Amino acid sequence: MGKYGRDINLKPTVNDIARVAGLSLATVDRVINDRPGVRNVTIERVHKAIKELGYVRDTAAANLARGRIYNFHFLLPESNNEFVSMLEQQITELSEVLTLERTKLSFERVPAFDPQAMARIISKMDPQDVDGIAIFGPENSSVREAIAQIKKRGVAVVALVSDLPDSERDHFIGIDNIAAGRTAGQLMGHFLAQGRKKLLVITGSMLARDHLERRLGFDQVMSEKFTDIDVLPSLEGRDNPDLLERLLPAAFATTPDIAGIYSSAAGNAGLINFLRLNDLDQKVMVVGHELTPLSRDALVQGTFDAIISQDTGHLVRSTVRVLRAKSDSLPINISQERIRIDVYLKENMPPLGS
Amino acid sequence: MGKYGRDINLKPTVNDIARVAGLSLATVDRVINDRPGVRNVTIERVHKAIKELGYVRDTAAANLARGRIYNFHFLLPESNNEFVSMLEQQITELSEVLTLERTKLSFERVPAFDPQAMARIISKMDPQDVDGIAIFGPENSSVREAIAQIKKRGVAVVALVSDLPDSERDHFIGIDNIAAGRTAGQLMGHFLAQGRKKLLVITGSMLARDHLERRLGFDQVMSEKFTDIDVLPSLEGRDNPDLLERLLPAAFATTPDIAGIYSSAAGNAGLINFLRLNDLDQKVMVVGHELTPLSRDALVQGTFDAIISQDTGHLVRSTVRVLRAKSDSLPINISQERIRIDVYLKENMPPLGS
DNA sequence: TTGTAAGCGTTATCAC
DNA sequence: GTGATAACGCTTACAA
Repeated sequence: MGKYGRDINLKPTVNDIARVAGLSLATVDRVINDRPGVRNVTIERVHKAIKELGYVRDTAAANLARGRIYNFHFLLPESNNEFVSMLEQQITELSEVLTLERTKLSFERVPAFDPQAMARIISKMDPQDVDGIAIFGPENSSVREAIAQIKKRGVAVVALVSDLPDSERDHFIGIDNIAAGRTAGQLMGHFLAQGRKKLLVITGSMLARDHLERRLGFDQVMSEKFTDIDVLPSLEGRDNPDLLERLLPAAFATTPDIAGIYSSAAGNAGLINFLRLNDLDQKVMVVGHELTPLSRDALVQGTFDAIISQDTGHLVRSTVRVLRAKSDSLPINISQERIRIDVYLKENMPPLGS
Repeated sequence: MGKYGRDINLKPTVNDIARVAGLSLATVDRVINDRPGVRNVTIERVHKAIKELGYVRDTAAANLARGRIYNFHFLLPESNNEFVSMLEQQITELSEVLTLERTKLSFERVPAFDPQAMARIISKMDPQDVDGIAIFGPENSSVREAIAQIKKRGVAVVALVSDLPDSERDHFIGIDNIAAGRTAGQLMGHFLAQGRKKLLVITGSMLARDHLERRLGFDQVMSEKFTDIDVLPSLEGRDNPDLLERLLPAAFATTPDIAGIYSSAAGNAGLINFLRLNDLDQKVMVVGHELTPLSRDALVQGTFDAIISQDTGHLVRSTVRVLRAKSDSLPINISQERIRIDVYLKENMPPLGS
């Protein structure tokens, strides 16, 4: 016996189960895969043998035999948005690697902040074509209904980035956005030196749950710990850089002494342009969301001071693992699937191609 | 054809190669696995077919046929250290999941800060028993030599947490410690309000590369951007809580007005005890390393203000993926294997069991 | 309702 | 040097 245990007691196989239960492979397989046409007594016998031997099915072998191919489809918001583009890129990249693992990934853009459109698209999908979908978008009753329907037809569903908590989605893959908002608040509070300061919050859409939650968390911390900071009414930029760039001058005209900005949604391009054009980029403390090429640059230049982020690679890989597990009714490793709230300063930014 | 591409053109298999090359499966297999006893002309023919068809071997099927079991062994420092315990726990947990994937994990403790002992232990290992090892410890010529030897005998080697850059290790799995130190510096600088402040740095051992690098990065940022902060000579705690608790009173006796502490190594228990016993825990700004049960609590209580961390689950999973890839001479996905420098405030701390 | 046997893509043991 | 052929653990026609 090797010191590091090279020779372990082999795990039992379907053959062992068949032998112990005194049945054929086919019957064992029927039971294992809940296929019809087996007497209850027989089912029991198989289950007993499985328990006794501690059998766990070898998924790799099973998939090999089936020639199974997983088809997963992402529904992403149709907005001019670096974060979403990064998701797309990760999907495309991962897709190549995954062909080896019999997994196909695809995506499509869905009108942003438009639950009706989302519901329509979900409803039109053919369960023959997809084993699982990942939905990044707002929730309403139509969306809930569409999800319930497609789930009933055997398609696994996860909510991506923004949760759909009242739907029947199998899982949510994304960060705790309240905590993310709280983190932004804590950083902002610490970064702004003592004294009465004014703070602007930029949000995306009041329809987007993730935006709402961030705002909520941020306000919690502000009112709990940093009562000397004035939080101004928020600016709703709809993740649209141009709109944002048009809205900002008015905000600064009304309140010229804004000391900090929490940019809680997308559309950073507009904000960065505005700050640089008006020579405010080194004066205002800015905390933003999502590490993208633009925000990276802003961090390096000192236009941004911190970025709260979530790893798009992790989001996509996690989606695939979870959808696969759900399609096979297998358990998931929660700790591996938990998406971290990343905090980036200029110093700990990971290198670009990552 | 399904809308989401259910039917893709199947990937070529060894059978296709054999057919195209006009050879048998056995010969193709010999070539693919560099086994001897094939004429050069034949080898060429096979390679040509592989190129033409774009063949990529199905690892799952290969492992199934081989009945291969991967054996990976971790060498961890023998010190009273929560971080190392967390690594052990992750190894143990992952090990269970991985038996399904024909992978056995084991670990042993090696005297800390003792490269000779490490070299001895590596040299004594039997390549029959292990396919790969992960080394967490300091480097010296004996260690380098031991690594070179064991690699020559076909064992994959990765450096874990602390790099062994001049050795022949296949890969380093851990964070960029210079950047981690810089991050700590940046946070500390921002958190300490303006004015001449005194700052204490606690290090582990000057032998440990990771500790040295963090100190280096921290000092870089301090001298570049926060010149009004006085960085005191560092305290070498050797990752030993008791030693640290004995050293701290003297440091505070000499310099009572210490405003910040950067605890760059392990042994936080001693620091926390000292601060609480002396009523300093809410007064001194503390940045520490590694999210552990103790440091989590310190963060919640406000004894610590920020923690720089690396995810132990990610470290262990990444080690396994990389060792597997290296044993099979397969490529790795660099971006998935890059370990993030996590920054935790009280607000974005992940829930405990993660 | 149950069993037999072929096959998934790869490796390994024989022969020739 | 090369080629049949069985085997890995599981699924699935097709028979019985």
